[in-house]
Amino acid sequence: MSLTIAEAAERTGLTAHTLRYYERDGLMRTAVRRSAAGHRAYDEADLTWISLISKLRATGMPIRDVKLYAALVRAGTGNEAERLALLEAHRQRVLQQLDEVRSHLGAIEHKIQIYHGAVLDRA
Amino acid sequence: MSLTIAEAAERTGLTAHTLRYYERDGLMRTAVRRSAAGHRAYDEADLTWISLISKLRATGMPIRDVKLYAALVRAGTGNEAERLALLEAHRQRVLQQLDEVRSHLGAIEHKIQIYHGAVLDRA
DNA sequence: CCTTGACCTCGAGTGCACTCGAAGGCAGAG
DNA sequence: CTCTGCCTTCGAGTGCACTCGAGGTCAAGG
Repeated sequence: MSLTIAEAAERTGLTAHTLRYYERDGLMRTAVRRSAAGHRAYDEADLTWISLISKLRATGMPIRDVKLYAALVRAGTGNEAERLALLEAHRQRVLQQLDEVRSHLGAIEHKIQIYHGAVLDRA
Repeated sequence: MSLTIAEAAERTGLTAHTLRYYERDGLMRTAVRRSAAGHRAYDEADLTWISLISKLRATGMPIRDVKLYAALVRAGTGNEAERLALLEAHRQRVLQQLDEVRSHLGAIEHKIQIYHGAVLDRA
């Protein structure tokens, strides 16, 4: 089974515009298959891939790096160590960022507590 | 004691350019005091404020909202409930985003485990 | 007196990641 | 045969958050 770009957009939560953009910018593993009319026809493998790169994006990986990762996958078997290194470097950055955000959030929550007290006093 | 913009930049981890930009864009509580020569002179209260808005920024609050928060603080006592609402809304967004990132990271770590296996097989 | 260096303002430029619009193709419904 | 609607490409436009550079001021040091 295959999906139109509108259906793929619906399923992935991206817009059709963004799906085309990702493809032309080299974020897809391979170019998406086309129907007789030249329309994109997404299959499950495409959706799985889009889901992965969306997770990479949502965790802050720049387009540039997603592109790099896609190029490695496109290049085929043999560069697993490089893919691993790329993902692990990303993982480290995400963990660090998570810690940072948690810690900043703590400070903000402290501020919230203070305002909470102030607002209660007023009531 | 007061600091030059270079010292303030050093202390806050922002650049002098960014400090000026924040000020002209209305992110400061108040305009920074000036020396006789017209140079900015940052005091501890300024640094504390910058530290707060940096935390807001680092947790993903848009400049627009920081500006709004600064305006409330500038307006003086009486709008604590609004400030609280703004910060709590931000807190909710950050918590949600934290969950999302954690969950996506889980999926990425799963992928890493797979590559880890593949790379080990190869060795 | 002159130079150096840190600061000033203003406005333009940059990088990123989309986001949109114009102009056109093609299949199916009436 | 025409209309509707979804798709196509290409290139330009947008929003955000800086980031930079030009041209100028001023105080201190030599």
